[in-house]
Amino acid sequence: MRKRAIRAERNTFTGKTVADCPTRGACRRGLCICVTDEDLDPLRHHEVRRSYVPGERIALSGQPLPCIGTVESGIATISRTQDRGTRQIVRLLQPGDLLGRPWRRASRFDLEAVTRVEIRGFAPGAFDQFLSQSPELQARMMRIVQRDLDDARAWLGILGRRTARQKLAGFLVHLALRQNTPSSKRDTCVVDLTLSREQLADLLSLTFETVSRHLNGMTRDRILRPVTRRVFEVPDLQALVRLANQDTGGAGCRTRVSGP
Amino acid sequence: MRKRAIRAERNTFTGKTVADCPTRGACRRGLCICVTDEDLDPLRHHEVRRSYVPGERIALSGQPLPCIGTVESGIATISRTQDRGTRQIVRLLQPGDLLGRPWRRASRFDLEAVTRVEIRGFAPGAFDQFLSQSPELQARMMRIVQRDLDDARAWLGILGRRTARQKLAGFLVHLALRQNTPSSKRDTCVVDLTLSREQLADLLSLTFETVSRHLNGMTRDRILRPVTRRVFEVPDLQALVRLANQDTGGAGCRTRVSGP
DNA sequence: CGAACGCTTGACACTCTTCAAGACATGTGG
DNA sequence: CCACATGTCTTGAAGAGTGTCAAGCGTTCG
Repeated sequence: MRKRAIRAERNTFTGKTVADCPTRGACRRGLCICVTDEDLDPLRHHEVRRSYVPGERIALSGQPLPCIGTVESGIATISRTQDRGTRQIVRLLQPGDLLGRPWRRASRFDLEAVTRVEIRGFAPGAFDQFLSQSPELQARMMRIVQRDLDDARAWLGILGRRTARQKLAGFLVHLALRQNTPSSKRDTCVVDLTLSREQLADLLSLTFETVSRHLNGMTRDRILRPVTRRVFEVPDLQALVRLANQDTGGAGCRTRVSGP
Repeated sequence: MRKRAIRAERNTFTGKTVADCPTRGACRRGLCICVTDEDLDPLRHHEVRRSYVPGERIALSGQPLPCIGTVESGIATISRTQDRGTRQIVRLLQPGDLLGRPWRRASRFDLEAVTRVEIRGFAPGAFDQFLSQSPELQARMMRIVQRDLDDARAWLGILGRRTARQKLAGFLVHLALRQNTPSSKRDTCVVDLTLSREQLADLLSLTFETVSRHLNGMTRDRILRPVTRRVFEVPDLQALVRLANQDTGGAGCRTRVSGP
């Protein structure tokens, strides 16, 4: 308590001032909000840093994860490859997201870097051991995992019983809300897909041709404006939200309205 | 330790002998494996039991859950209703499954009884307070929640990029493995859907007409044999597994094989 | 320059949804 | 007992939305 009061401006987890933390803005899920100064001391010598190049495997299903920590920069995917070739991306890891799981040796999914990825955390064994002695830290970890669980279930709703365009719109809204500050929600905002058309397809359970068609279709409909091939401007975010949530425009809806 | 040695045959959580626990066979996820005799004493006076009739709401999104505990009997759904009418079931709660979440006041999904459902557990507040003082119990809870998270992500793979028949087959396999003892896996087994066609549709992101058609189609193909309208016999479980995992039969596959 | 890669676009086939009608089972009231 | 209503399930026909296969464009990199 006293230590924290004295150096309130410093985040000993990163060893820099809080202002330097690269994931500070988005960091509502990672270890940053989980590990405090008091927690740190026994773990100081078990810090792990890694970086990966685009396309590099961070871990394969069945293999142990390099650490339990936070994605500091870059985008990674959590995915599983089915019995014959098709891949399903089940989660996108963005800066600030938690990586790894307490008390879990092996990952049950593949982790792969999309861009250059930098992660920082602690060696799994050391962290687990420390965790078992700190009920408070455990409670905070539990909240993160539960949030991940709710997110995964909510994602089922995004993918289920929706047209390709609705799925895409839903994902674009998700990205827009995460990449833009809350104050700019109402105005024009810019969304960086980062992912290729094929990766988008694996995420949304579509083919890359369908993704391409609808991205261009939404551009023709003035819902998107291309900046580069993977960066789009969204003139009216609310219109995108309506599109994601049911705005069928009259015909071709895959969902059914119950009741009269 | 000594207490447990003396009454090893008794499960003080239920107040009966272990043999009487209705969820004993399937109970690998609920509080049963989480709460031990030593844990119990401070919670003894906060036990909660509830039962629900078919169709009854256990909790609505935003409302608190009645308790944190285990489903003792019956089937319930965790679902979310989208903006206009469509419903997505994100999880089926079966006997032995954990109900509720530590340190969570409100559910983010709707919970609804499909059959008559009996749950038993502890008042959320009392349980949370106790949990914060027991790192060991927390660790076991964490494993359960993480397993749920993995299951939710695996379910994304079942629903994504699969035909209606493959989805149905995948779910039937899931039920078959859970409703039959491991020893009978290879032989004929019986699967009780319990859910109506419409509930199946909400679970698999289909329409109830499509569910009906494929259930009958699989019957014509000798993959299923109807016992009642919601109970089927599976003559060859392995055939069902193959069907779920890619058995396209030659044409009309929705998945794509990568590579040459 | 050619190869590799990501992206776009077209034509066609197929699955699924949608709309509609009817079968079957169950329960209620005359 | 029948008529009737209700809810669940089945089945048919038509159309919409994607998947599939194929060809071509643009960029990057050796």
